[in-house]
Order: sequence, then C-alpha cells, then structure tokens
Amino acid sequence: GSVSDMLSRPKPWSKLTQKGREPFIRMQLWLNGELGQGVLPVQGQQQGPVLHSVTSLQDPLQQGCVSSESTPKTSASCSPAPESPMSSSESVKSLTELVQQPCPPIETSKDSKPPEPSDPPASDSQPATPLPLSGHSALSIQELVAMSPELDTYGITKRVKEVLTDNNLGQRLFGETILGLTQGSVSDLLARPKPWHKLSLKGREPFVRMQLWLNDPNNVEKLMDMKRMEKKAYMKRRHSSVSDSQPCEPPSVGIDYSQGASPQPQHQLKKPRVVLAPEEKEALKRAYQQKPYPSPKTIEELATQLNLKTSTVINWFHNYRSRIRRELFIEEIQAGSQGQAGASDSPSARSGRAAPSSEGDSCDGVEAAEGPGAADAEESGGPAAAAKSQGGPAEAAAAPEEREEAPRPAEKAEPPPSGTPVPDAAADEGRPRAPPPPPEGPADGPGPVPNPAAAAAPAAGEDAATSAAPPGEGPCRARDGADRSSALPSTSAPAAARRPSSLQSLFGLPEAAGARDSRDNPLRKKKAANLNSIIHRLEKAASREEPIEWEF
DNA sequence: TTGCAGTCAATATC
DNA sequence: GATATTGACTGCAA
Repeated sequence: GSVSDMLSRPKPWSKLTQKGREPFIRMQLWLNGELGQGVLPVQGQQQGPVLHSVTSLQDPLQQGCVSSESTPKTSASCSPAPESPMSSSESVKSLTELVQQPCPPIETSKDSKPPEPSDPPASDSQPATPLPLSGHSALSIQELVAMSPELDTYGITKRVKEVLTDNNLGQRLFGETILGLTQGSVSDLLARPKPWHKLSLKGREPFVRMQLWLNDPNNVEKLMDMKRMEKKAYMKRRHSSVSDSQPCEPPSVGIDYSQGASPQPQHQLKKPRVVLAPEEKEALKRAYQQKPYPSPKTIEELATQLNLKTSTVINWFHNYRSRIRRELFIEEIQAGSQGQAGASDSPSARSGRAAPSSEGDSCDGVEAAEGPGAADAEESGGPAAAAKSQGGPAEAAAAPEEREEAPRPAEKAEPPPSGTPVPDAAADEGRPRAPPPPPEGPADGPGPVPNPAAAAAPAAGEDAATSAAPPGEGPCRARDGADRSSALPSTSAPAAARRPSSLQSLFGLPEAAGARDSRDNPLRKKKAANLNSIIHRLEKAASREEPIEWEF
C-alpha cells in the first residue's frame, strides 16, 4: 500500500522528511544498479525536486565515476552501518567510487552560492582541485550526503588532521578548497566533530567531502598544488601592488580569500566584536548552571547587571548550550573509542543508539526518577515554562517547594552571599544534594568571582529557587536537571525518566559510560552539565505529550 | 517565538 | 603564520 501510494503520489523532495526521503533514495539506488540511467529522467519529471536531485546525482555516476571496485582507499573509512542494509553499502560504494575517480565530482560543487561580491571569484581559475565554491553540481554533494551511509565523523576528522599535519597543509587552505568553509569552521569541525546521527544533512556535508577527499588518491597532491598556486598568486599580487597601490583584488588563483578579499564595503559596517570579560563569562556560566534556559526576564537582568546587550546574553546562552553539547559528543566519542577498541560500530553510531546502559551515575537516574515536582516558577512563560509548570516528577528528594520562586526577590540584586553564588543556590535549599561540588566543566568552580557573583545572582537566585542545583556538581548536576525535570508531566516522561538507564540512553552515552564516568571526572562533569538541556528537551517533549520515543 | 545547527569572521593563543 | 576560540548571524523547524 505504501509503495503504491508513493509511486502514484510522490511528494516533492523538499516536502519530505529525512525518513520520507529514504524510500526514494533506495529507489534511486535500485535504479542505478538495476536499470541504469534511462529511467531517471522520467521519474524526475514526475517527482520534481526529487528527480531533480536524483538526476543530478547521476552525473557523477554516469561520468564514469562508477567503478566496480568499492574498497575504500583510506583508513578513514565509513562505519558499517549495519542497519540500513542496502542503502548503506550501496552508498558507500557510490561515495568511494566517486572519489576514486579522477573526475572532480564533488569538489566542484559548492552550494549554489552565488558568487559573492566579496568572495574572491573562486571559480576564477579552477585549479586542479576545483573549489567547492564554484559549483554547478551543487546538488551532487547533497545527494551524496543524503545517500551516504553513516560515516565515522570522528575517524574522518582524525584522519584528515593527520593528513593535513603530515603534509603541512593548513586548515584554511583545506577548508576553503575542499570544504568551502573558513578556517575557524574547519578548526572547530576537526576538533569537535559531531556524531553522524546528530548531524543535519547540511552538517554532514563537510564530512562527506572529507571522506571523499580522503579517498582521493591525489588529495594531498592537489592541495599542494593549490598551495603553490596560491603562493604564486600572492607573490604576484604583492609585486604588482608594490608598484601600484591598487586595491588588492581577488587573487586570480581563486583561493586567496583570506584577507583583502572583501574589504571595502564592510569597513564601515564593521562593528567591534564584543569580547566578554572573564568575569562576565563566569557570571554567565553560573547563570547557565542555574538555568540553562533563562527566561527573557532573567536574560534582561543578566544583561543589565553585566552591562551587556540582551542579544549578547541570548547569543551567549545559545552558543554555550550548543558548544557544551558538542563537547559532550566529542567526549563520548573519545571515551567510546577508547573504551572499546574492537567495537565494530563507529563511535558515532554507537552513541546514537540507546546503549544498554549501566550508567553508574546513580545521580542521573535517580534524579530523573522521582519527585513530584512543583511548578516551575519560571516567571515568564515560554513554552518551556509552560511545560514546566505542569509540574512533574522531579526534584528528586528535595522538597517540592523548593522549586518555588521564593528567592525571586533576591534575584535582582542580592548577590548571593558573597563569593559563592553557585553553591548558594544549592545551599539555599540546604537540601541534601549531592555532595560536592565543584563546579564543573565549563565553568570551573564557583571560583571567586567578584562581580560576577553579583551578576550571576539573578539567575542564581531564580534558580536557587527552582533548582538549586549546584551547578558545579559533577554528575549530580543532574540534579539540576532533575529540577527542571520536575516539570515532566508524570504522564509522559516517567517511564523514561525513571529508569536510570534510560537517561543514559537519552544521552546516547556509550554503554560503558557509566564505568568510565566513575573514573573520569571531567567527563562526568560535562555530562552532568549538559543534563539541563536534555531535561529541558524532555520537558518540552513531555509537555507535548509525545510518545516516549525519546530521541536525543 | 524560541531554540538549534551551521557558519562566519574577529580575536586570542600557540 | 597557523590554529583555536567565540560572539554574532542566518535559516529552519516546532
């Protein structure tokens, strides 16, 4: 029935979810394998977008890039991805095959970015390794990404780093030439790759490109060439500009986008970059620990007290949350790869699945486990607040009342008793919470923070009220989360929340996580640190009364 | 609206 | 000079 429906009423590609696209990808693969190219066009017409992409995908394949051999050349291979039997292997094939061909399939693409004015004409002189920015086969890469099997992002980045360092190739060159990204992004990507399953299609693209690049036998050579050309162009420009101070124009090589490339127009618009002082960061971290999702009100207060723009505070929270999250991912992966060398699956893969947990961290589990929560006092009422206010399990052992906003008043000005804002929060309730404390990860301890203390106060206060989670507490910061989870409607979340193991799987923690945690403090801390956001999501989901299909 | 993912690009650090 | 960090921005989804 589904097939019939799909065949007769295919949805346009753009309307399909990732899952929804799967059948089409499978069909495409099947078509490629069995029917050859002829069929696509027809289908394409019917399918519109799908077709479109599908068709375009054909290009590289048809260009003789398909070889019967499919052995990945380099070590940074893709992980097996056992679960999607056919598509996986097939796609792996395509990927590898594609790159093994001299034809410049992927690299040439680059998003349909219109030639930016400021962007040096990348296409300018298509070097051996076509810039990703030049693009005409933009869709190809997207197709590949969509069809790509699960890749071992960590392994790929590791390998890329090796190759780059071994050959003395810079991130900038690599990023701009191969990935179409800036140096900073490349650095970030290489240092903190997210697991495949956590990536969006767009986010997967760089990894696919990297994989392709790794598979390319001439990858280094090409980059070296680029490097040379770049240098040459640079010298040339230098010479010419010396004689004539003509504004440096985009290098003919098409690569040198670094500086000078997009100067003029921006000069005026440039606004100074905000650089937060350490104390400010500290304060924000404290606030985060108290409340990862501060209400607008809290944000305002923070902004006021820190003398920052609210947008800055908002941005900071967004960035911090997402970076913390990534930190976790990477640690998971690292821990995972260490822990089980022989494990077949890629770490990223592993982390995705619910692992048979053994979470040693009782904290986590416990927390989430019980406690009828009290309404979350979050004044405002964002959706999240709403969710929370439904009250739920939670706050573990603590008294329900604590969630209250009693402390609110203090919020504004009173720095919690001096230097220890954070602990205060905990102290507030004086409840038995996990012991200690030391703040964690990101924010190292509740160190003596002069002002910040005060600054953080608001948040702290608020939270103290609500969660009182000693931010610092490593694993038990979970508690923090627990607080938040207090909002979990007893109806939906419970099941998941109650089982210690479930929490762990929510994290996507590798099976051995528990064990590792116990001995790896920093790791625990970070995990705990992130619990808040997870709980938050749980809350949200719970509030929507979704089925307990937690996917984190 | 809010939160997030992905990036850019300015700075900081090595 | 290369790499790492991080505030800000864009686009998308719920």
